[in-house]
Amino acid sequence: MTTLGYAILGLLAREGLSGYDLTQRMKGRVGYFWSARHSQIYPELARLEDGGFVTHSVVEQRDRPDKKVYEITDVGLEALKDWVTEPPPEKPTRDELTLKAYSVWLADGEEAARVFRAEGLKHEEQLARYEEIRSWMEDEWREDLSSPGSPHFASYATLQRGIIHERGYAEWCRWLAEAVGGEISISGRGEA
Amino acid sequence: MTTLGYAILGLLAREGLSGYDLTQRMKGRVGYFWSARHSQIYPELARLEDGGFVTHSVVEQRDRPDKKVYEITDVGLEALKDWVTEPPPEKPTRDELTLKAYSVWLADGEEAARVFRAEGLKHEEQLARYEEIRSWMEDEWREDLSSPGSPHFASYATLQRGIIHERGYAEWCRWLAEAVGGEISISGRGEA
DNA sequence: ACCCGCATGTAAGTCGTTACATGATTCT
DNA sequence: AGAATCATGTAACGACTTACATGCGGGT
Repeated sequence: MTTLGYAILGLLAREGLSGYDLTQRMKGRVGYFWSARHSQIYPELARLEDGGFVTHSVVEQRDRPDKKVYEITDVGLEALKDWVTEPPPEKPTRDELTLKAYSVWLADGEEAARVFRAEGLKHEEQLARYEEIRSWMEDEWREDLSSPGSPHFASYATLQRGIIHERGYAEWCRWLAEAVGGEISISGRGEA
Repeated sequence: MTTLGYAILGLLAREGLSGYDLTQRMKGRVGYFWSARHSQIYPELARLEDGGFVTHSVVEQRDRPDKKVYEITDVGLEALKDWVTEPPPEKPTRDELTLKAYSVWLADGEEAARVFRAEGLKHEEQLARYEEIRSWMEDEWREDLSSPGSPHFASYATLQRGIIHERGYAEWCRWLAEAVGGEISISGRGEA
């Protein structure tokens, strides 16, 4: 079974979904840390069904094309549950921006500062979005967030990972931009 | 040109290296955030030479097999320099442990806590290793670390990224292990 | 003799991306 | 009539991993 398979099972364990629905969930990101395109999802669903981890039923719709709604089976649920507590294989981290930083000594300081400042901004923006969702969760799901057995708790946990990730990344970008470039100029540069 | 190509150029911009040397550097990790096996490196070196980004010369050794030492060309250096300040394409983050967290509500709390505690420990250990290297760098390279034009500064910057990454990851693991499991039991469990 | 480290390659397979392909239904 | 969204697939290609393959020289 592939990791993508477990990602799909993780979504189906919460609710029945079509391939299209799954694709939408995977765009945003499953719990913010996995993604896949429809071209990968449809064949994987077929394999999961072949293995008995999911089943599907065709749902007819008036206003839209019919769809196949997939549901997780007991076998699938069991496999997913077992996978959760297996230690993950350690895969090497690959981060292109950090790799760029490794050769930043060759670049013009101002130019490099612009790049890292811009990347830092992106991560700050993502952080802000995540924090907004977190506030919403804390309001809406208050009780669930102290029950590790609830799916809402699990969603909150992955979001929490996203927040920590973005915060750290933004911090590093700001630090590096400052170190290589120095002054932060507002576009237009008001100096007379 | 592939990202791996730039990873190799980034190393060769600092010193001439053989395919074998490059492989060793990539195992540890280039500046801690890229990696590759020899089976990927040798063909990539051939492509880089084809494109005029590197050249090689055979160095004969008495005590060991001969080797090809690769050097970066002016063309290669220019390409690398330009790449550094190009904004990186954003690639989706894929983290299996976070994906597991998304389905952690299905698992036994104690079992899950063990997994996340164990992973947290790994990241704390890596953090400790990185921090030791940082201390060493701060002692050994003191002056360079304030000159963004020095390779040592760039190495320090990537290490800094590694430190922030591990710190955040460890923090999250500890938080989640605590939330799903509660008590930290020493193996053997001294309770009477 | 055998294993280990140095040294360099190729081949097969997996995972993921981009592109190709089709068709229903609704909105403008 | 044409574009947008919903819906489901396949094919070609690229990046990376694992395995296959070979050979030198030094230490036990």
